[in-house]
Amino acid sequence: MANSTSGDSVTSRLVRVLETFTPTRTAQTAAEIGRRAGLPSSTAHRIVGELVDAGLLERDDDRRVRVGMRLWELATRSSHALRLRQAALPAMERVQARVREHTQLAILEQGEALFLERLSDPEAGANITRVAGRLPLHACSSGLVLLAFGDRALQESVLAGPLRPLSRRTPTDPAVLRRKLDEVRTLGHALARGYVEEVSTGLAVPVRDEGGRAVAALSVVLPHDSPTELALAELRRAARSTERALAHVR
Amino acid sequence: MANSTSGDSVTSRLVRVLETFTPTRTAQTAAEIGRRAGLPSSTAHRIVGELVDAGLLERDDDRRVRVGMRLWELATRSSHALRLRQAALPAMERVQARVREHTQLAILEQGEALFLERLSDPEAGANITRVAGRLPLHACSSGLVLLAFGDRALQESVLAGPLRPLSRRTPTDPAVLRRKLDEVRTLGHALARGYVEEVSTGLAVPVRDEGGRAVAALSVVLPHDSPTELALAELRRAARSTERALAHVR
DNA sequence: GCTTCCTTTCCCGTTCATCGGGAATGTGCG
DNA sequence: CGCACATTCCCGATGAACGGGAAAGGAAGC
Repeated sequence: MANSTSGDSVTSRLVRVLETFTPTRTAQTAAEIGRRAGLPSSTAHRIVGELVDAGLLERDDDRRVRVGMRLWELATRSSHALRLRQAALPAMERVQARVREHTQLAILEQGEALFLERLSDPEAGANITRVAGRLPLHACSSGLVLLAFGDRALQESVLAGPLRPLSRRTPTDPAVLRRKLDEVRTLGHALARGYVEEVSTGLAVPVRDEGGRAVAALSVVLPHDSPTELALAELRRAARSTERALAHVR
Repeated sequence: MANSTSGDSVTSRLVRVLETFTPTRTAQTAAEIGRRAGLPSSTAHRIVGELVDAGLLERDDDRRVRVGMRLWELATRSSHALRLRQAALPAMERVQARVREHTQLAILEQGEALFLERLSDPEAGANITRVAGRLPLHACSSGLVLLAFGDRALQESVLAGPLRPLSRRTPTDPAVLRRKLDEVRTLGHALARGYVEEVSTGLAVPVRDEGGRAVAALSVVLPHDSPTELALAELRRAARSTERALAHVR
């Protein structure tokens, strides 16, 4: 049971349809969706039609189909993560105003770091992270923080599992990662030089709840040669400010 | 055909389930969902179970159910509106840094203004708008801009339809609204004093595409006594900057 | 402890909506 | 004009969704 790969209920099929959309492929024909989701053409058209009627998908001026704003509304309006995001935003803006690179907010989601928000300076170099994107916990500064100040069982399962590298400098040795996590706990922040991409450094601090557990990670992405002192101070301040804002809301 | 109110297909039922979640009710039991969506108890439990399996809903530590992050991911990752949002964010931050109130981004969505983003100063007074919230076009500055610089057919249909007021100062007379739209076109911005709530003023400018049509509205919410010159200048600048960013992306 | 109320799970026969093959129509391109 | 593709329409078979009902699990109160 709990078979995750297969599944053929109505809803799992629906998810398969939605998953055919990616950041690089935001619009496609109903037939394309069908092919990618492994559905017969007539079935694909029927399902897409239903989803369009329901407002979860939209038809372009062309005949192409895209994810509907309605879906975003439904998902966003009532998401608990949105509260966290709104609580953190003012603090993130401040960080971004002083450290004009990339400022990010991530939470733990099913064993990965899920990025809820990202403020980027137009001048800053591109990097891989995107809003609603994910990264493995061991391979980014946000993940390290979420791991180090999170559930011990999760730490062990990550340490046990395969540690896939994103770049040459991503730690893949469990012993190295364990030491790194200890260091993160000691310092109170995570510095990941070249973990995600060789050219950039991630710096992250935890946003904690009353029990001291990390509920989120605030991070910045910097070029290797940037000083980290200012960024770290700003992140610390932002984390405290977010924690206060969260305490108010709850 | 195209009956929007009823509908009993699998997907419409799914939407009904999702719609039982609201900003104020982010978690509920499966039975509650069933009652609100008009489903028999056993059916509600089955559907909720399927949705949880698919990751679109999540179970709390308790037995309560909330909207899953997976849904947000699917909706956000591939939304075309997200590009607009990311293109506008840096400009919005700048506005927010100078005009420390509320800075908002809205698009036209099915005859209403849908707010994609909102930056709020912690010190600023609360107001009604929320991320993923909607307002009628005639009843907010963003809506006026989207209308005035948008489709002429839409203007007429709004002018023809009932103009529900949100406050005592919301324009409900078509003739008044028509003059107001002319004024917005002439000035290039919309000033809505007390339209949404009596105590606050909305100020909005259009973000336009190459054809001059509004693709979005950038707005600020101010107390009545605030001067609008600075805010307007910042909004104009932000709109231009967003337009440039959008041109790059396309 | 017992009772009450509510949620949740499980079972199961009925039925009706889903499924998808196939043909016809529409659209765009060279 | 012909080709390749997407889309719409039709329709009969089938099996999965449906939901009533019973029973189990839990929380609160007396």
